[in-house]
Amino acid sequence: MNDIFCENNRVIIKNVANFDLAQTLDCGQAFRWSVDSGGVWHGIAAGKPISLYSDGNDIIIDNTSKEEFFGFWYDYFDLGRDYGAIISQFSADPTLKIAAQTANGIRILRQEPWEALCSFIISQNNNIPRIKGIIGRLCENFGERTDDTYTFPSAERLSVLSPDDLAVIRSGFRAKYIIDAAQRVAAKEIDLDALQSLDYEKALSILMKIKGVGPKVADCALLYGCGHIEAFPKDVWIKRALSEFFGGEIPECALGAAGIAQQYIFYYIRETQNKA
DNA sequence: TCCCAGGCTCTCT
DNA sequence: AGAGAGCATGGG
Repeated sequence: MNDIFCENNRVIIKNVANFDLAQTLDCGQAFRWSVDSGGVWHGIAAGKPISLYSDGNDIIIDNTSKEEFFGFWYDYFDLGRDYGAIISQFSADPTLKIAAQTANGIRILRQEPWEALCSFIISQNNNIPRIKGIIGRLCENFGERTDDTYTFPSAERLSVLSPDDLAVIRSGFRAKYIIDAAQRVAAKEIDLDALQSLDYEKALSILMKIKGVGPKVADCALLYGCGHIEAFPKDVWIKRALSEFFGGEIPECALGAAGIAQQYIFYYIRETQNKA
């Protein structure tokens, strides 16, 4: 599948399939990536800042080592998964087939569970540009400076704050939810790392004990942060798409990898309808 | 200006 | 169990 070459502080992934940087990094699953005027994407995950760009069929990642790439980024970009096979599987449904072909460069990012949970708590009743703004301020104010960016603040760091302390990020009513989540995680009442090996329903019910975490936010945390590819977050866009194109039900052929179908549909519906 | 946003909690039937 | 208001804030 991929040939991967490592040189000093740079990794080249040759002939990579189904990996479009813009589709993957700017489709609303992660909020800390941005592209510069030269088409280079910059971001940070798990405290590791990188830059990356595409060159023909290759993806070049700067500022990482062989060890870090295989220890983290390979899974972060879900490079072990055959998206081509999944897209063929989805082709049994005519509308999902079109969505999948339109969004065929999206990969589900395997983010850190705490960042995914916290980010999607912030996402509720909110729009993507503003979510990015709030998360940016959260990191600048409470993360740690590294290179010329900031890490995502840990649950431990946020657990000692009050809603007033979070006023600088202007997250509105969500501040108390962020703190409740941080406190439960920091106190080890909830073990986010353990959720990946629990069954989906059990993991969902654990996350929903957090104030401000309902089924949609919990699904996002499980899908983007815990590897639960069967999670199917239903936001307003997806609910509209389901009723308009799929008779209100998740297509049969998507079951088992419903989360990937969800992201394809989300991308497709927002591309075709006027995205807010 | 006004509507709405990758929802959830709380209250009232 | 289901419906509906309210929520903080600001992007478009």
